[in-house]
This record gives sequence, C-alpha cells and structure tokens, in this order.
Amino acid sequence: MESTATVLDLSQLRRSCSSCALQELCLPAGIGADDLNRLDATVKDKRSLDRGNVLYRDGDRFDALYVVRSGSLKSFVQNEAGDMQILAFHLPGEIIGFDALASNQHVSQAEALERSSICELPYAKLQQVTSEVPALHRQLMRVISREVVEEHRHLMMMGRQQAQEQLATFLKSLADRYQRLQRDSTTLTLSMSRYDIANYLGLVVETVSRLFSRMEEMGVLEVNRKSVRILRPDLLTSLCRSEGGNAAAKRKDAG
Amino acid sequence: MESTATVLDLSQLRRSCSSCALQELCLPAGIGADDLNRLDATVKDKRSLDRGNVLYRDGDRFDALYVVRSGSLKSFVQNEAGDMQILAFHLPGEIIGFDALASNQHVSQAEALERSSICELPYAKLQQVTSEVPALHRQLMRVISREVVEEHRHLMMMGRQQAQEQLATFLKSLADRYQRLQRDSTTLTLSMSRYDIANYLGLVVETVSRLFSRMEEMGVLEVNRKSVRILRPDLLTSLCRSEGGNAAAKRKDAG
DNA sequence: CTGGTCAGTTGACGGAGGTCAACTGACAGC
DNA sequence: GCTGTCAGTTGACCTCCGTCAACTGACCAG
Repeated sequence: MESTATVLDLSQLRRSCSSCALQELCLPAGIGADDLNRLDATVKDKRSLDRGNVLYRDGDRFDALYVVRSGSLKSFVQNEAGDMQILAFHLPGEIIGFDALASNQHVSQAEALERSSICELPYAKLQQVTSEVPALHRQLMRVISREVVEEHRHLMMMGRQQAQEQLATFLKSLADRYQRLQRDSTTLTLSMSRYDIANYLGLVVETVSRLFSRMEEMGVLEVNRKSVRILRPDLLTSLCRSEGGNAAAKRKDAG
Repeated sequence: MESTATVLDLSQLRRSCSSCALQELCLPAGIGADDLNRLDATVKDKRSLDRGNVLYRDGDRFDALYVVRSGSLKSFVQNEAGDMQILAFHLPGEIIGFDALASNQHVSQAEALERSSICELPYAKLQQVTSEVPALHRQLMRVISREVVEEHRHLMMMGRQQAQEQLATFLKSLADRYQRLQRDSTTLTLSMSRYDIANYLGLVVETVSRLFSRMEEMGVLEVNRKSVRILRPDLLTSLCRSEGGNAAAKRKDAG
C-alpha cells in the first residue's frame, strides 16, 4: 500500500507528541511547548494493527483513548441481532474511544481498515495531566464536542439526503479531510470496502456500486477499485445538495 | 397542560442543586455534598420558555450549558438549503449545549416543545469549579460521552431499522426515560408533533401517522392525539427488533 | 495454468415508504 | 354561532432503493 507514504516514517515517531507530524490535528493543538512535553510523557506506544485487527471491542474495559497515527479504522456498533452500523471512519490525527467514558467500558468496536499505527493515551495518566493543565482539559472537551458535531452531520446525511447526495457528501468530506492531512484531495484511496461505505450511509452495497458507476458516467469521478479520482469537484459539491425536494424537512420560519 | 404536574413546583426550586429533584439525573450525580454546593453557586436561573421559544440558535456564541428542569425541548441542525434534522428530544435532567464546545459557538438550535424551565450553567464559572473539583470534571466528560452513545443509538436506528421498528424503538426509549423520571411509563404525553417524530426518525409525517394507526390496530397502543397509552409493552419491545431481515448489516464473525 | 473465493458490478423485479390530495377535527378569533 | 388555520389521518399512486441473481475480475493456493 502506498497510502502510508504520505505519513511520517514510523521510526522517527518514537512516541513524541512534540515531533509528531499530526501535532496540529489531535489533542495538543493549542497547547504550549512545556505542556506538550507533559502530555508526551503520558503517551504509550501501541503496536501497529493489521487490516482487520481490532483495537477495542464492545464490552472491553475502558482504560485508554487512542490516536490514529497512520492508516485508518472504522468504528461501529452492533445490536443484539448482530446488525452492524458503522459510525465513522478514522484517519490520522483523530482520537477515538470517547464512547467508553460514560460507562467505563466500550460500547462500540474499532477495527483497522489497513495497516495502521496507534498512539495509546492511558486514561488514568491522562486525567492526572489534565487536572494539572487546564488548557489540555479544555482541548479534550473540544475534541469530544467535535465528535458530537460530526455525528450531527452523519444524522443529517442519513435522515434527509437521498442516496446519491449521501455518497457525494461522503466523498466530499473525505476529500476535505485528505486536504487537512496535506494529501492530494482529488485522488482518494478508499481503505474501506463498498460494503462499509454502504453500511455507513444506511444503504446496500449494490446501490453504492450503481452510484459510483453513475457518477463516473456523469464525468464527476474516475473510479478504479479502491482509487477514486475527483474530476469535477464543483459537480461533486453540487451533488451534495438536495435540489428542491423534501419540503417536509424545511422549516416554515427558515431564511 | 397537566404534564408539569409530575414535576416539582417551580417555587420550590430556587436554583439549588442540592434540593433539586433531578439531582440524580444531571451533572451532580456522584458528587459529594460540599462539592454540590460549589456547583450550586455557579448555576444561574434562566427564565422559563414557552412553547416554540428558542434557547439558543445556530451561530449563537457559546457561554453556557443548560439543564432542562421541567418541560421538554428539541434540538436540531439545519443545512444551507434549510432542511432540518432533529437530533434529540430533551427531558428534565438532561444537559444540552455540548455541541458548542468545539467552536465556541452553537451549531444547532434548541427550542421548547412546551412551557419549560431551564438551569443555566455559565461555562466560564463552570470551568473554574471543574478545575477545582476533579470529580465534577470527570462527571462532565461522562455526560458528554453519554450524548455520544445516545447518538450512536440514533444512527443505528436510522441506518438499520425499518419504519415500524424505528417508531417502536422511539416509544420504548421514551417510556424508559419516563420511568427514570418516576413518571408513569405506560402513558406517554408526546410534547412533540407528528412532524417532529417523523423528522427525528428520517421519515415523513404520513408514515408515522399510519404506523400509529397500525400499532393501535395491533392492540399495542391506544393513541389519542398527544396521549399514547402502551397497552402491550411486551409487544412494543418485540416490534423494536428487526425479524430476520437485512443480512447486509450482519457481520460474518458475529456471535 | 486451474480452481476457489471474495469484492464489486450490473440487470430485473418488487416493496417500503415517499408524494400528492382530500378529508377530519381541534382550536382560536371574531 | 361561523370561519380560518393547522395538526393529523387516510387513500391512491409512484419511485427510489432493496432484494435476488448472474456475472466479472482480482487474488491466492496449489
């Protein structure tokens, strides 16, 4: 996989937040240099994960948050019947595991989509540091809040958008995140399967497949298995919006 | 409206967490008596809201979290096109406003569904207290985490359940929350409109209306405008599960 | 190379739920 | 009382997307 080439060489990383290329993306953002070192000391290295490896499962005791350093993961919940719902795909710089704070055990599962490396933040140690560094505490709250906001977007997408709008929105947001990671945002390398994409959007795989084909016919995308080139970002953006439809979702007093 | 009868007489409340009937439900849960008093001092009274009044709008500067004391609210997001997606209905004891932590401004709107009273927790003061009382800090993180978990349930419901299962799940969870509030959990008084319920579930109002009728025919419910009596809780529970269907959402390795 | 497996694509078909329309009843203003 | 408005219900119709099935191609083991 070439997808890790844009990320730092692992041997450089040596569990050091202050030298981490993702510095601006995760917890340390907005933290001073000395506080960064204190945070640094709480970070424990985590073995890298291979595709399909599980970082934590539903029911696991909560003892750490995790930062994606390279690669990507999916997180999902399952009901009693075994139905799965993918909640998010996680790219480098993102922190996961917040769902476990409520009950001290995880209520979702996180699984690597490709070879990935992970920073572990043992929560007990993290709490010590946050209690001494208020800025870090605030930053941590901000990060959870971002997750809440992101889920609002997911809900809006699932509840109010048509299938094609959903897929367009999904690709658009992936491109935006690539850009923040300084990657080429016009050439996406999808580490997740079509099944995963379909599940994430509340659709079935055949629908997603047809939509990829349709958007290729429209000249918006060039699709080649895992590789998606965005030929017309402008068109992709316009496909995200529902044109005219769904008066039921509009507010009388909107505008 | 009789629905406020089960809630404390407002005149008793006098912005005091230690005497609040909702004590076990919101922030103070698990906090000692003396720390409770410190929290108490940060709470500011908030005028009550009438039906349709807005607590905060999208774009408002963030300066406080809010606790529902009596009544109920809905929170929702809107996209550029004006489409609305309801995120949650909020009952007494619930804390709202966490979405604003990320960017220091609200990215959703909260609106009263009936006459409601609200506790305001000015965030600046709250931060002072949490920095001095680590237990409160932990409790606050737990509360946000609960919101994350709740949204996972909402996503699972929208993505993987059929319309009837969704409505059953919605009513079931409302009944559960009534129970925690010591209300009669078999007689729900729906403060939200059919439109709101439909929007929350990603459906249209006609579908919700038909489902209420169907569930009444089945003998599960007795529906009379805003009042819903659950005649057969066992049947309602069984309607929440998808029977057999949707192999696409099942995991190979499940079980 | 051959055969098996699995991800993904494409077509044909059907149904759950959306759309449109008509109607009812509660409630407020006059 | 009458009238207008708006929430909610019900019916008729249609469409988007799910289901089922067949097929293709990548990849791996032998």
